[in-house]
Amino acid sequence: MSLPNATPSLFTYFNSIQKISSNAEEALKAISFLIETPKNKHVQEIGQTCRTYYFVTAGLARIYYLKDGIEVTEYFAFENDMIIRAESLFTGNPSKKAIQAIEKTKLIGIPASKLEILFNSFPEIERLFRKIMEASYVSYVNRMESLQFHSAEERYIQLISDFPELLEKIPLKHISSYLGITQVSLSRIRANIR
Amino acid sequence: MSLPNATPSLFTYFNSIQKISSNAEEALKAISFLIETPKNKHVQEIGQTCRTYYFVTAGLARIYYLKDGIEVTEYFAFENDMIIRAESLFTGNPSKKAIQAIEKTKLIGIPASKLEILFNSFPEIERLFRKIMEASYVSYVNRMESLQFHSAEERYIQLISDFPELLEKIPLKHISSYLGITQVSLSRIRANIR
DNA sequence: CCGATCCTTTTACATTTGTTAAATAATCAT
DNA sequence: ATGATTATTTAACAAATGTAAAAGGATCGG
Repeated sequence: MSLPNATPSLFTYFNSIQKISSNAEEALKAISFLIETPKNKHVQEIGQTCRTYYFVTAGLARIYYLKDGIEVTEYFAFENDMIIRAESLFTGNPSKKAIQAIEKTKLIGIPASKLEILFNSFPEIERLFRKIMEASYVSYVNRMESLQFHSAEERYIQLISDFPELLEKIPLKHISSYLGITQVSLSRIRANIR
Repeated sequence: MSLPNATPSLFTYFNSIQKISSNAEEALKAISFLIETPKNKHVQEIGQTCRTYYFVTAGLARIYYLKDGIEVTEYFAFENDMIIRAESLFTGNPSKKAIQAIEKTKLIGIPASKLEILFNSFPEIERLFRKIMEASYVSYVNRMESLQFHSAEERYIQLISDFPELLEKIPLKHISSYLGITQVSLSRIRANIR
């Protein structure tokens, strides 16, 4: 189903990245669909091939996968954040990862196949998505830098300073694996800095 | 200076990502320039704002920065690899990082300002760069996954299995910081698996 | 409210990695 | 070639993180 009338703030956000004509915006909305997911429900399951760009418009979602049977959180997405399983979407391979709503969450989905057709008629939409990719790339470069050269304690302090709301919304076990450490280790760090 | 006549293999590589017309290719070549850098010479210094996309066409380069006075290698670029200081190029902020040739290296530089003008007349070039960004994004997602959830020993073994030539070409101290560990720790790991 | 389940912390110990310093080994400029 | 510089390894000890198990806390459905 395409989008209801109410213009989601996502498109305001899109326009702040790359101004697009109302024609282009309508075309983009026409291929978009809205999903509402209850807490803990999966948006996409492990093993599926990803053919959709998702953006969180309300709530909070994560990407995770299983390492030795343990859930490992790779990414959190807040309002306006893109959430894609890139290693599947951009290669066509099935994804080892899942997308899950952490709380009641609204997402806008954009099918890659339809989007690619729009790219042909609306270069401005392709530009928008190029810029979104650039910004996502930068955020991964920065995250890698943080993993490579900051201690777990520094990473934790940075994370909760960037996203104070995380602590109320996300179980610590997700936060620990996101930081690349065990739950026990995170508990120790929290005890230390208290 | 724009490119000499000999078509660098980089453009063959570009065409394998996104077929572009010969018009577009000529336009892209017209704004590109070739750099030859001797071993250990900097292509870009710390503190400069990055306004150029670089691609390695021969040799080998790295991005590094200083953490507590110690050089930390963030990225290695081999033939056909893009090498950009994204956190500067895509934000306009001065970069804390440097690009340095590890051996005698040839690079093709493409000024961002001129490229953006080309994007307006050649959507296929914009598409090419969108796809390059996608691929770069995927490679950073994968690297982050490796840093987050594999031991230093696993990461080292994986790295030399992916790029066996690294060991002959790159000092171990660069490899250790790339892996997110100290030189001493890498030495121990190497002694262990021998 | 109650028991079951899940989340978080704590403890004790093992392993990995960091730090500092020294010893070799390799490389480079003269 | 020779000495100086740089790179790598080794050693000893400190600090950080992992593992396993247990104990509290919190949450949820009935």
